[in-house]
Amino acid sequence: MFQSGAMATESPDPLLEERARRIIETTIELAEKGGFEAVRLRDVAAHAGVAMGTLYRRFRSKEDLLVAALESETRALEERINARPPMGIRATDRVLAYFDLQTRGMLRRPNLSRAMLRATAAGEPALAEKLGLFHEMMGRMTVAVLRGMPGDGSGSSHEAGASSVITERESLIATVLNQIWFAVMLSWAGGLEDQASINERMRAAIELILDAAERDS
Amino acid sequence: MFQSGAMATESPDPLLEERARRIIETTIELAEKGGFEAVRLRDVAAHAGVAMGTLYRRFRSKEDLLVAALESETRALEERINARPPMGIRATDRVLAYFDLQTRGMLRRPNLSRAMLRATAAGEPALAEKLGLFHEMMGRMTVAVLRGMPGDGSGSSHEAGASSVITERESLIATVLNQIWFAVMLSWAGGLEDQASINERMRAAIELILDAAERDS
DNA sequence: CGCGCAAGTGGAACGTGTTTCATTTTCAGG
DNA sequence: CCTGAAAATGAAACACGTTCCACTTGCGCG
Repeated sequence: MFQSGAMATESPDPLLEERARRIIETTIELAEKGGFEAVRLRDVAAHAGVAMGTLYRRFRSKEDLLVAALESETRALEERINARPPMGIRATDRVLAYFDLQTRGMLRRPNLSRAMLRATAAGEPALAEKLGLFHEMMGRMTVAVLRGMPGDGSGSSHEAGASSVITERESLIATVLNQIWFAVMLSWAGGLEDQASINERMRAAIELILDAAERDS
Repeated sequence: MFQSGAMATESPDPLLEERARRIIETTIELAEKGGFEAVRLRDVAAHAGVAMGTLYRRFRSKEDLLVAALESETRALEERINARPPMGIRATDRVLAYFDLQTRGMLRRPNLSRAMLRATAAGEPALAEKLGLFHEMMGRMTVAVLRGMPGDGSGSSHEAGASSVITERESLIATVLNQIWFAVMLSWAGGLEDQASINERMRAAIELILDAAERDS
């Protein structure tokens, strides 16, 4: 049931999109090595074996390219998270582990991450759709971790029927936590945080919000 | 006592900085009219009556320019907020009013706001200092609003001595709220939110966090 | 098979951020 | 005043995102 999003990914347009995939792969490669500036569209086109016109037929701008990369990376991450979701009795522990995973994933390739974050802030309305998709995926993951598990039965839910409906409150908490994490990552990208302070901030925020919310039995 | 920050602002370098001020003013003017792309550095230089070399002596990049504008605007806002701080018995009400003010300020000049937001995400380490200053100012304001008042005596503090020390918890809550607001504004800039949904999100987040924190007597 | 057309190609061209440099201006100290 | 250094100037040059265009290729359809 959680795979329905990934299903459509594999075969929407057989080989027309083969080019788009190569373009995005190349983008990621170059961004990994040298960050935003290293993603020179001439290089991307050449390395992906297409002409500039083709590149611009599929992507509106450099930012669009990087947001597409972000979408792609996030999709991959979602699959990994679904396959091996963070465990733990307390929601606090699971969420903490989850964001730690996310953060580690970003810091593992700082240049790429900075480039993608930067692209999300371009403010072009054309990117809205892809950005929305990204936020949606992030939200899904956080909600899943917030509860003990996606559709699997080893959870802690007392009421069986209601557990598949996402509460307003769950959605709110997930959104808020994601917003905080996003803002922290932007601060990291700007040179204001390192891994230690990121984790510290996230721990504090998660405890503030989740422990408080739990008291709301 | 809260003016100590603004004191140093007025006269650090009498007329050497006169140029910098004009450059920033021009930047704001152009960004207001046409957003990020409309801030053409040649135009900025010409309009401000300086040469490109001068502009680049004072600002490292276009983003640096826009972050300087953000800093300047925020400084002005802080003075206005200090002069007429949001009232209300409950912290929730004050904080809500405060962020509504902030949001309204941004939406009043959407092009400028989008341009400044975009600049904050550039991810250049050179901008770290100015960005830190911005976050610091935002944090100060939020903390001040969180408590009933800056240094003025019409507050609600029971213990006179301790009220001037900022609690870890106050600082955490302020930071978290600012992070949420910042992320929401970025979503707005990306075309994912409008004024109504911004206010809705902030209301929900503030109630979640403050009402929960209050229960922590 | 040939037509037509959408997609792709190669590359030139344009605009703008950024750098560079030779020259001029400013100005404090002697 | 004179001088020397720091700052500013004006303009050219460069890099790269983006656009444009004339031409070629792939391919379903009559």
